Amino acid sequence: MPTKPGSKAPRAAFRPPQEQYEYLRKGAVDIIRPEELLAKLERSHRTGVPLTVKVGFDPSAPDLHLGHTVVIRKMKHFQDMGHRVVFLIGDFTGMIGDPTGQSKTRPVLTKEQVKTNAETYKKQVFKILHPKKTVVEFNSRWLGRLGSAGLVQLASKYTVARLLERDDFAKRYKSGLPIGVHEFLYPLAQAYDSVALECDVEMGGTDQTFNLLVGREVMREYGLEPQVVLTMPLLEGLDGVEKMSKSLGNYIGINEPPREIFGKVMSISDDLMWRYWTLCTDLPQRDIETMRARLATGELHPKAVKTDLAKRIVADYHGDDAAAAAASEFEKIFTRKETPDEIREVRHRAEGGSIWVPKLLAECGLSKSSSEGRRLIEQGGVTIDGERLTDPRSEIPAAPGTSRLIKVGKRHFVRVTFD
RNA sequence: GGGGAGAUUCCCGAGCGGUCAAAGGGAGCAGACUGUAAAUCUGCCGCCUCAGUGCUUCGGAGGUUCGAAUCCUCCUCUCCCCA
Repeated sequence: MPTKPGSKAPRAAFRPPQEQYEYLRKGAVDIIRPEELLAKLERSHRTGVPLTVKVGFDPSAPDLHLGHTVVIRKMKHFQDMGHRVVFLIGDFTGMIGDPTGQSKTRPVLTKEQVKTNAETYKKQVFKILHPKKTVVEFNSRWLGRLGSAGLVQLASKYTVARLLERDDFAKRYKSGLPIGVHEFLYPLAQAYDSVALECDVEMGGTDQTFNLLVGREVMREYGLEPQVVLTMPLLEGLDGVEKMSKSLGNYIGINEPPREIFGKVMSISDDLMWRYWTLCTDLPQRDIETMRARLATGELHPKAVKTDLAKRIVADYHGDDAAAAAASEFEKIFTRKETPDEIREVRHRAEGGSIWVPKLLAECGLSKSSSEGRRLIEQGGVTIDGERLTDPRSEIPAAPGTSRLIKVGKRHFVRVTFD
């Protein structure tokens, strides 16, 4: 049995188990099983020993978006209730690559890369989690020294039939697609993490359900009390349909500038807003429901509710001041249709007396090509110094030292200075 | 190992010798209306110093033809069926 990182030091001031349970189940899709979680909370409350809660993360370069924060926020909720949260970096399992969702084989990361990525993770994750209350672990610590014998022993704890229950394995098996033996090992290795850490709870997205459940079985086999599994939904992206992901471009990155985050939140639909309230804020569900009721009666305006949401989300990652600034900036630009305080500055060579506008747009990054710039002008989307252009053949004077304020669409501003 | 289907512009998907920069839908962008919501309507949606008997696109390389996304050959990749 591997040694446990840290220790289960008793901690005081737990809130009543039932109250904790209510707080923790907010937003969860499934808890397996609720009565076990309650029992664990009760025991922890009685003995003063916090629960160990684990979530595993892929070690590849992390650039977190709001979708990732759903589970991380739930980790925070456990911390709020005084429990011990393990942020587990799967540097060993990363070599296998999670077969969930047919991901390609991954390049093996070097120790240095893993270390660097871990630091990047921490920087982002600690915007939500309490750094001092978070245990950061690497599963190579115990999986690396498991050895062939240990691996065989681990493999003996589970059956092929049970692994084939998993949806994607089942599908692939049925349709004759290859399933690597190492892929079978993935859920087992992840389960072993739970054994090593003696987890009380493991969390993940709903796509992780199978892996999390294997953890329960394997823990039992190792004579441990099975972990409780808590799954969180996959957050819908800006379009409100697809899950949030970088490749679909429908994401809000937590490292994006405040005004970007604010604007993106404001652009989501009223329906989707409630999902974000539930999954991206700490506000108790009861309060969210109250707000919803007040909105239905017309007591609250949806825009105000959304503004509040946007402020909270920005504040989480950039602080209250930045949130307030982003809000007033937003009002200024979109409600009062004024010019933002900070505008991207572009310097441009004053070539001859004048310059063809579509070309200027392309060179300032306001359009992909002069053809696109031409179209934008034809459609009335381009304003220079407050004047709307209509002729795609327009040229503007470009004398050295002069500058122009160009606006494209509703939100793209650039100040060009000729020199 | 044998047989079959296919690779089209961001995605899906039509086209099957000229009328094709390529139907239709989705996404996206711009405009109107608004609360940068939803719904709706309109336009755009390869490139080009200026727009046209212009240039580059239809998996890759060759070929046939006055002319190819469309026909032929080879190659690469994907999928299906049989063994």
